[in-house]
Amino acid sequence: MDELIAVLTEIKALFNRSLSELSIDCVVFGFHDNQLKVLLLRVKGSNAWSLPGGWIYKTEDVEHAAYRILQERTGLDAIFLQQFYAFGANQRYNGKEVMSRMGLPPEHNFFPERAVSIGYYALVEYSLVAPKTDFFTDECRWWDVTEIPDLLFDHNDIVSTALKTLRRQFDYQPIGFNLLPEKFTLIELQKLHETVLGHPLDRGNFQKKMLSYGFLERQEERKTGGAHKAPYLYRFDAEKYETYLRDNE
Amino acid sequence: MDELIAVLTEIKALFNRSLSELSIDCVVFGFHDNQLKVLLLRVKGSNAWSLPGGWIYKTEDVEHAAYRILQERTGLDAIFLQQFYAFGANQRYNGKEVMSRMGLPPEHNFFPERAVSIGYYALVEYSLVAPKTDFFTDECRWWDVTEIPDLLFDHNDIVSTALKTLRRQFDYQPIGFNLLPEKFTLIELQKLHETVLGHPLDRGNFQKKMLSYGFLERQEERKTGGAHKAPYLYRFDAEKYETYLRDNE
DNA sequence: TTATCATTGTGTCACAATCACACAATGGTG
DNA sequence: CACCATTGTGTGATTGTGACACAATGATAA
Repeated sequence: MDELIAVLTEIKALFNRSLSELSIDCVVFGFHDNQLKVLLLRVKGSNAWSLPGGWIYKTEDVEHAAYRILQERTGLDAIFLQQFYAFGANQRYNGKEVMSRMGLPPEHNFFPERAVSIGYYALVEYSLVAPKTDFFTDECRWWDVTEIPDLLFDHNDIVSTALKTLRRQFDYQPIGFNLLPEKFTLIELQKLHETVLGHPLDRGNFQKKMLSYGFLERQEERKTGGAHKAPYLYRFDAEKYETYLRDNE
Repeated sequence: MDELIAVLTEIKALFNRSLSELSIDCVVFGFHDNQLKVLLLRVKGSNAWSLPGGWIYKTEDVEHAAYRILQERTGLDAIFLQQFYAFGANQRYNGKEVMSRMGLPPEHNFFPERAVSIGYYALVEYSLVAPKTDFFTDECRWWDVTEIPDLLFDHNDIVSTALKTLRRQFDYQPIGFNLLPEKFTLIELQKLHETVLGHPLDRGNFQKKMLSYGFLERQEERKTGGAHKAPYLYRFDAEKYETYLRDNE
């Protein structure tokens, strides 16, 4: 009971220093075992899952809030983070529902009546993430994007909109490197593209195309440990990428 | 003075039934005389220009609010309208500035302290629009997109982000028809594309490409009145467009 | 009425990009 | 040390795009 009061006090303080009609929800993508993953949170004392999210401080840039929220959940500082849509349906959000899911009396709902949520999606390196829970949640872990359960509110919509945006981005901009470790093989990059786009790619053509961009730097070392010919490792060269972008304007 | 009090009363009522931390700004594009136009409003009693915008009613979908706001300014019902970004910098907005521009005492600012604005852009048929002012403005008219003056707040950023989005959309989706009358010639469509994209296009290749999509329906009639060979008129066929979209998934 | 001429509708050809497939080189395995 | 799955790279067919050409058209003006 003391613990509950402490938590409620903390929440009240959080709401006091935040905007009340706006929130942020983040779709955090990772890549592991040739599968696209999304970071989800389980609501305290329930088995309802939701996206990592949070509120915006009253004098804080929205973008800063998104970075902060993501930092709190993943422990990561510099990440690829992009706004993709503001979800503003009138009944998308329901504070009382969260209350009852958390085993709290819905008639004492302390969540805002209504909130518009700004959706951000992030691309992170799976192995670097240390998932952390927040006040409202018991558990934070990766879910395969093909196995996402029913989520709170409109969070399933948010995820599928994020996915659609991600696929379109992949089509006309090379951003997949953010999901891979610093050094990777071309096959790993190809598997990532195939997973995101949802269809197989020709190995030879894919490698030629990627190398033709000119911003992948082949390393001396090769990936060892495999059962066969050792492939080269590559690094994404941000500087050469800038040059590529300039030339393609 | 009576008039001022009446206006202030109306504004107060508007704020009371609206969300206070959120607003909507619309970039309305039109096409006239081979120029891309944007609809702007002049703030009451000043020569400061701004985008058409407004507030969201407390129980209203954000998208509905955007349509409503646009309807109020243009008189149009069905229009191409798309959300493109939420602008959330902390100091992007300044109620006191509007007060002083309107000749009102800034210390009695009744605008919200801070508002995040959701940006929408619209494509409309120029000739159908009947620009109307609102409470806060004296004048509402089209501006050539290349001659836009310094606007209030971050509205210049909003316009340029909308333009960037529009150009990208034009690259990979045929949406220009929304800016033209029901029946148009291929040259008119080409001029529109050239204006939006900012570079000339080959006439022959452009016509072949457009017709290859299969959703332009050639009319019996031709455009008369020109000094030379009369070109065919075309109509955008929404049904065939759906088929085209399905086949290109 | 008829020659004129800018514009339209359509065709050709070169070139670049993409796709499907092939094959030798490689490096761990048994 | 022969084997073999995988890698790195090459080739030819197909498709898409860009530059340019030319006859057909329809208003204009003698």
